[in-house]
Order: sequence, then C-alpha cells, then structure tokens
Amino acid sequence: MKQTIEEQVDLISRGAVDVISKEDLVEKLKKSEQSGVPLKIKAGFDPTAPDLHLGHTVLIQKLKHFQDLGHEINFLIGDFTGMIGDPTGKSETRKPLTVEDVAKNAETYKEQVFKILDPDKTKVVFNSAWLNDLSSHDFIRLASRLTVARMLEREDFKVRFQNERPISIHEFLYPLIQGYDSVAMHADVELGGTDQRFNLLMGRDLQRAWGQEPQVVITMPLLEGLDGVNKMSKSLGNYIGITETADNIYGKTLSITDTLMFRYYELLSDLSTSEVAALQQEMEDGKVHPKAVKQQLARELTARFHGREAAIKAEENFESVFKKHDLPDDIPEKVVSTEESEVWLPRLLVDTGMVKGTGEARRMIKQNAVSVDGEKITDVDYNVKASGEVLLKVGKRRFCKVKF
RNA sequence: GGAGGGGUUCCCGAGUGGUCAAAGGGAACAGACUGUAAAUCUGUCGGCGAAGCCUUCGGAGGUUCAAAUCCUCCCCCCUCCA
Repeated sequence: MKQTIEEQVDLISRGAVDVISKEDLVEKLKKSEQSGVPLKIKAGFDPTAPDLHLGHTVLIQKLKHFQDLGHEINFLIGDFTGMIGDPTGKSETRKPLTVEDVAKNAETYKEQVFKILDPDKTKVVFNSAWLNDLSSHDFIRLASRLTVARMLEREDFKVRFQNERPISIHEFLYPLIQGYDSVAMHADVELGGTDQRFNLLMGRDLQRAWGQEPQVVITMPLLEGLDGVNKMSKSLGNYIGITETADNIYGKTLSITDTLMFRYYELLSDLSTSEVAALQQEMEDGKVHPKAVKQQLARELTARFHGREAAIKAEENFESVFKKHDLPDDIPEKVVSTEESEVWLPRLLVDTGMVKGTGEARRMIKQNAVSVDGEKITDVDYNVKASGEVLLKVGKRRFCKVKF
C-alpha cells in the first residue's frame, strides 16, 4: 500500500517543529519515488552518553517513520566531533572525550538504537571516516564560510560571551564540521533537536557551497526531563533511560508532574493528537483521575521497551509498594560478614551502600526515615543482630535485604 | 605586550585577620500532607561511633598566637587597549 506524497509529508511533519523547507521535501520525495533511489536521512549523535533516554527517542521515532517509508537511515556517530564536544546549549566548555571513551560509547549507542530501528535497514557511520583525512587547506576553506558575528548570534555563545564565560575557538568549528558531514554524506534530510537548528542549517549552506542540493532540515522538540524544567539529559540526571528496568520506567514516569505529563503524551505517545486531547478534556472535566491518566502513559512507555506483560507487572508492583506499602519484589540483597554478634545500624547502612556515610545515616535515623524489618528506628545507637536476614529501608524507596 | 576585574563548599553567591565548616538563595535528601504529582510547612545538607577532632575557600610557599581574608611566586578565566 503505497502512500501518497502528501501522506508521507504529513507523517514526516507530525510533531516536528520545523521542516525547512517543505517544498524541498516534496521535491525530494517525488524524485526519490520516480528514481527508486531512497533518500539519505542523516541524524548525528554525540557519543558522550552511553545511555539513550526518552529524549533521544523523540528523534529516533521520527527516523523510524522515514525508515518505514523506505528511506535510508544514516545513523551518524560523531566520533570525531565528540572529541570537540557540541557547545550547543552548554554554558561551559566540555571536557573532550578520549578515543577509548568514544569507541565504547558508540558501541552502546548501536545496541540501544536498534531497539527501535531495524538494524538491517540502518547504516551506522562515523564521521572520523572523512574528517580524519581533511587537510589544513580544507579546514581553512571550511572556516572561511562563517563569520564570528554570525557565530555570536547563537544564543548559547552570546550568553557565555556576556557572562564572561570562556569560549574556545574549537567550539566555533563544531557547526562547520557538522555541516561538512552533510556534504561528505550527500545527505538529503537531516534531523535534530530544535537546539540543533543552527548546526543543521549550516549543512544547507555548506552543501550549496560545495555545489550540492541542500538537505531538508527537520527539527524535533526537546523533551523536558523529569524535573520539568531542563531538557532531559544524562548529565542532569533527570532522564528515563531506555535500558532501565520496567519498574524504573514505570515509577519515574509516574513521578512527573501533571503538566509535564501531557508534554510527554504529545512527544512520546503513540496515541493520536485527538486521542490525547480527549484524554486531557476528560481529566479537566473530572471524569478521570489525573493519576489514572498518568498510569496509562507509564504503561505505554514501559511496554514499549519491555512489553505489555512487564508493564502490567510493573504497575502491580508499584501499587503494592506505594499504595499498600508492601515490598517490591526485586529488593537488592547484600551479604555482610562480621564476627560480632551485633552491628551498629549506621555502620550497616554504610556497608550496604544505602547511605554515603555514618553522618548521613544518623541524620536519616533522626529524621524517622529508617526502618529495620518494618520497624521505625529512632535510636542512633541502635544495633542490629548479626544473624539470619534483616530488611533495611531508608526513605521511601531505598530497600536492602541483608544476609549475615 | 599593556591596564583592570575575577577564581569560595553540588550550583549561584556573601564573606577583606579571630565570633567561619564559612550568610543568603537554588538543587538535593528526609519528615508531614498527598496521587512516590504539584504547592505548602518542618528539618538536614564536608568527614568521623558526634566528644571533640580532622580536611576545605584555584595551586605552592610565607607572615602571624591566629589566614578564605595579608605577602610572594605560579596556574586559569574575563574585559578594554595593541
């Protein structure tokens, strides 16, 4: 069942912030259909984070759309550029990665991205393949394409400049190199987050300068992290990783705020726009409890990476732990050996890794946050009998089963 | 190369000789309330079995009974001029 060009454009544009330009896209799609040659779709990833999270999946789902339409996905791992570090949105110069880091991270990327994309239809490429051979001449030629003034128009650089934060020259090279990647790859379409717009457009400029037809640029919205403020990122720790356990994905999703919940629906859910709108309406009318709406989202996301059954299991688990105050079924176990007949509780909490130091342990005990075998302990000097099994709990979600 | 400003605990940011483990805010963590939501309130927030002691204010030395604060050298960042 062949889709019309219009239908294809519709699917491609869904959820996208920009398609620059739609006319170019239509042209390319038509040409591809006539010639039978699939479009080369480029999406670059910085190999800094070994773990993909839901934020990345917004973009990867879009790649999937292209893949389903029969186009060629080029998953570009920026092993060369990774050593520079994309300055986009950063307020600090990044630490450059070592060659080893990059190689290791790139492997992890591959494994994870194939949870969504079809490995047989996806090309994985590294930009070091052509960038390593770029001569100094080429570099100067490249650098001459851009002025400092234009560079400083970029919000992130401007802010850093105004705040008297350092900007290194090599960071200016980043957009140029990313743009050059498009030249080297002869990309037809490049996808990226909205924060990448400048870099993506650079590809169009450079392709023109190299006598190529400029790529179509598609930007996808950035997903906010669990805090609802910053974009989801590994370094901020506000993310849901796609390799996390079902329990974690479910639990983390449920911990987001109600406002954020619909943002997640919009960008991550497979539900259509109208279905989401209906859901929101029902909630506002008081027909559905916000928690139920959030649970539905949590189930959907968990099922995406772990399957339907695991999602239902995660929900049951969650309910029993937090609603009925039962225990989760996957409590970490630790074996502790000691010659004493008793162990000082704070010591035990440190040894099991539940707290950082006895100072923190004392604090938790004083704050009523610690229980042993279900009983709240308020005495800092409490000793635990070192025999058999003991269940420790700190706060709401830190559990540990200790075996002596 | 010249002139000036700056580097403080996770982050921002006060502190210019003792009262400083260092104000205030944010983040984080815990408790109450809840829907492990938000908002709010309370508490904690360098380390140590907690008494006192030990380690922190870019780095290394020095002055002093006493240094985040004064001196010397060094490193790094920013601004203006060239």
